[in-house]
Amino acid sequence: MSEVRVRFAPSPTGHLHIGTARTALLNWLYARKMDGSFIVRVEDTDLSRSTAEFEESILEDLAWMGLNWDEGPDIGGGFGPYRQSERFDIYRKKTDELLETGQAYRCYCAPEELEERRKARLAAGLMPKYEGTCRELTAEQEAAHLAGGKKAALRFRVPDGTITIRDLVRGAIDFSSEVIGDFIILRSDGSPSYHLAVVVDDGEMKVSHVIRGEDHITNTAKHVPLFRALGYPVPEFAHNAMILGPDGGKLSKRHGATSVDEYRQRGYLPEAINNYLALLSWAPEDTKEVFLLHELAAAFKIDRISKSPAIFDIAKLNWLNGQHIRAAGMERITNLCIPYLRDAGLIDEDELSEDDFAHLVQIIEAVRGNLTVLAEIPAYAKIFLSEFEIEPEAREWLAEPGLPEVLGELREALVARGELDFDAGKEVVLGLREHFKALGITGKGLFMPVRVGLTGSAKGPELPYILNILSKEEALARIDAVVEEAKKARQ
RNA sequence: GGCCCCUUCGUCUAGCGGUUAGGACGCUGCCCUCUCAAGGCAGAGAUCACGGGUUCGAAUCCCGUAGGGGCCGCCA
Repeated sequence: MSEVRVRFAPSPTGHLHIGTARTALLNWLYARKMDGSFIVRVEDTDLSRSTAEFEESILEDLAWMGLNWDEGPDIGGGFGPYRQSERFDIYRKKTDELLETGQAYRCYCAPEELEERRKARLAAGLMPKYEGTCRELTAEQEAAHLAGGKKAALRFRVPDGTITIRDLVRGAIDFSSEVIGDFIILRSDGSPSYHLAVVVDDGEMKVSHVIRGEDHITNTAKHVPLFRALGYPVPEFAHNAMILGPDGGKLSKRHGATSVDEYRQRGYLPEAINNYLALLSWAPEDTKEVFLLHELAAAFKIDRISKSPAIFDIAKLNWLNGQHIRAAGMERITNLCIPYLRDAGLIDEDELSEDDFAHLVQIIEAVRGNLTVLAEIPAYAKIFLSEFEIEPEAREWLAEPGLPEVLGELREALVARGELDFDAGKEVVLGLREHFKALGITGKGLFMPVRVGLTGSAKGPELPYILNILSKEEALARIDAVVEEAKKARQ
């Protein structure tokens, strides 16, 4: 049983896309499940579009998702370098070999010429593949091209016959070599093409399984003969289906966020993203839906990757995010909420004291059940952190007949006690119920005045939470303000 | 245009020859309850894309058709 080695090979030409992240996740899950290696390899052969910033951003998002790698451009490994731009000499050596053995040949066709012929073929209803113009050039013809100062690109001579690719999720898929034109492996400027770089690297890095999007199925038909020509064992392949937008089309900007960092900024937890992406591409054997990353890895089966494209459903992601927000540790959630509270001006820019933090934990614990995304936290935490005010929707309760008595009694109960905790808050609430039962003040008539008296809002967490969070001083001040307001409202 | 892939509730899916076609999100209702959520329970929602076969029996196997998607670059 040979070691499982899988790789994630992003092109640093943009931020980590949600679909790319999904492919990364699938590879990572398989590596961890099989106790293999997860390799990150940067595919930056397109020097003009690749940037160091994007590479860094992608790695950062990957790390945020918790998809740690065993080998990669930043940490190295036994098969480096892990940036294709640093491997050009390896590709060159390999193409020399192919050229020597006649498995590759020089092509002198100009790009414009090629483009023209491609269009012509398309217009004529033919397959727009390379026609093989330079496939059988004589020594004289080559010499003539060279004499004319033409730079050559290198093409792979695709062997005739049927190419069968084995796909772990779809089974065997046959292609006729007829439909695959000889493709470029080395550009005329000497840089490798994607096809060459991928195959050489997967071969050199001893990649055992290639898990990637189904948009690569036809590429795989090109890669398999190239693996053979280069003398590498052919890895196993698994192609996962695409992620679609709500309209069934390609997932794009107009459907909302498409990059991982956008989701992070909106307050999605990495475990929710991972959980959702996994469920979108693969099905566990039981009916469990909420998974942590390590649970996903344990349950993952490559042959249960789904074959059909899936529509990205933000509602389910939201639900999962809520689930994970509720399940996560309080301190962590609190820390993650702090930036949103800062941006909303609800807490100071300065470092929080330990007491401030403990206070925040109480607040967030009380309201996190309402959250879909962390970014919503200011709306719920506001009643505890901003200057006290009575919300318009709460004002109708000022006219509640029992309000003055209820708040009077509440005030007394608070004064009679020290600082409250949750349980003491509960006792106070129970005490009020007991006290007003005889007076016929119950239910909403009793507790809505309490709620409005303490928070100025008609909605919010359960009363004991509120009593726990508010200092006695603050609670009394609020009660007095509401009683005052109620008096005015009655005049 | 050619080649390739895909097709079960609105959405994600289970199913791998005999099931009342199961689960989840969303939706509706009820319960809990001082409110909003959360949570619990219940319900609506799928002629298994369509048409032919094979079979005693097909969502499941085979062949067509349709629809959707992908690829056919000196992008990756």
